[in-house]
Amino acid sequence: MIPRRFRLKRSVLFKKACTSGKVIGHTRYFTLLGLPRLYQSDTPTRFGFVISKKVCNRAVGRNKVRRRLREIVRLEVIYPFAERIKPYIAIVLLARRTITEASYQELRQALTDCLAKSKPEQGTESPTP
RNA sequence: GGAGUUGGACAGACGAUCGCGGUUGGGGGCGCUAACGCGGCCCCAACUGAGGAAAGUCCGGGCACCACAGGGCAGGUCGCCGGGUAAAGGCCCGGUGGGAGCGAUCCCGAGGAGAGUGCCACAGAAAUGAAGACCGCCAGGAUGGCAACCCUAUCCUGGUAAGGGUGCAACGGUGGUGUAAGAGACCACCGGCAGGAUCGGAAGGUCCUGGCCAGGUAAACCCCGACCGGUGCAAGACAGGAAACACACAAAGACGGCCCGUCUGUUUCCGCCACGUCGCUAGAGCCUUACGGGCAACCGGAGGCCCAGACAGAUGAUCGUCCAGAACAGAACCCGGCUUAUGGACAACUCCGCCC
RNA sequence: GCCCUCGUAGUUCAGUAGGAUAGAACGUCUCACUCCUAAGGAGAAUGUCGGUGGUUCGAGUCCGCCCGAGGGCA
Repeated sequence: MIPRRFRLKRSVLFKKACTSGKVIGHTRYFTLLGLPRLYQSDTPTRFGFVISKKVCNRAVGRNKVRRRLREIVRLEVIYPFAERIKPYIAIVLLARRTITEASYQELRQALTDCLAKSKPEQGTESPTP
């Protein structure tokens, strides 16, 4: 589990990230959606996870996928990719159906590769007010 | 050793590193306040943190609101007897009756067809009304073989439900007496029905007597008996203020299909409102028992315990050891059941084979 | 979490009150017509009625239990 201050808890922000967030990464297991910051601030980037019933019809399977993703985010993303994720106020991981076939190691590799390869967009470093 | 039946329990354990929900305690700094204090944030420690099915949402309740849910109709549900439980008409226990199995044991939706209505296709003479004669059997008559009798063929009239055929099903079954041929017409046994006696708390069992009158379907309508108001925690509460009109009736509303009855003044504007707090977990609670009652389900007594309460929603990742790289699977207001999914062990019992 | 609805040919639907072989339209295939194709014409095939037990002589229909799809609820 990731600490409380990194969680995407506000429902409005969650919906906004899902509907108007930009795709900042895409693999065969999941899609990354990022909502850019409107103001420069030091508040931490918050993470949300979407695992629909289409991924797995059983609650146990969905829980396992979500817990793995959160563990990877906690250990491999928040501090190692701090500069990479800073421009976004919220990031949502959208799980795809194939994620149930992936092991923990494969998921970790996919997520770190995805963040390392993609480059930050121009202009997001100095957002418009 | 093999095949099988039933029952209860368990749901990997321990250790290490990183990490999370809740409660309690301590600390840090921030905001509001004149102050007392209040609010949320971060850090540390201790304790605690999913299931036997948490599932399907199939029954029964608690709880909340609608009137502390009242009467009738409609509608729905259940159906051998007795007991258990908060309740159950669907659950559990014991019994009765029926069925399956060599057996341990298992299954049953088991009120009424003797209140009424409907249906029983095709086939068949006839499908419910003591109805019905297709083939057959028997008697009588007519005609022919043949002049006549016997015999026989065809036709007509009548008797006959024993035999054939049809069908899931044809109005008790088997054997005998009887008869022109036959028939519960009569007799014996069996089955069913009615009455009586007796046993049992009851369903029902056993015995005696009578007479032969009774097709199936009620998971078809229905009858009898019993029960059920509706909506569901997205229930609901915190949660209101002002103005105008009216004060009887009426209208409208009170979340059910209809009627009755009961209750409530109405309208507009502002505020609140999908994101706060409560409801939200100590309860028909769990564990133990060489205690008492009961065949049992269960009840009572005694002792001990507090055992998740989230709100984008907490249990994961990696490694080591053990007999192991187990299955189904995740609380969302809470309980009691049922059903379905599923792992490896254990115990008791039954049948068969072999050995002592 | 709670409450509902629906599963029938390849597709969209009928089939109320049980009766034998389950229908219609579109689509598919075949044959003629044409130099060839389309349209029009003639004909044919197509179903474990979502699955599984039960009631009944007999189930798409009636009754359980599962599976799948869809919808609604401050």
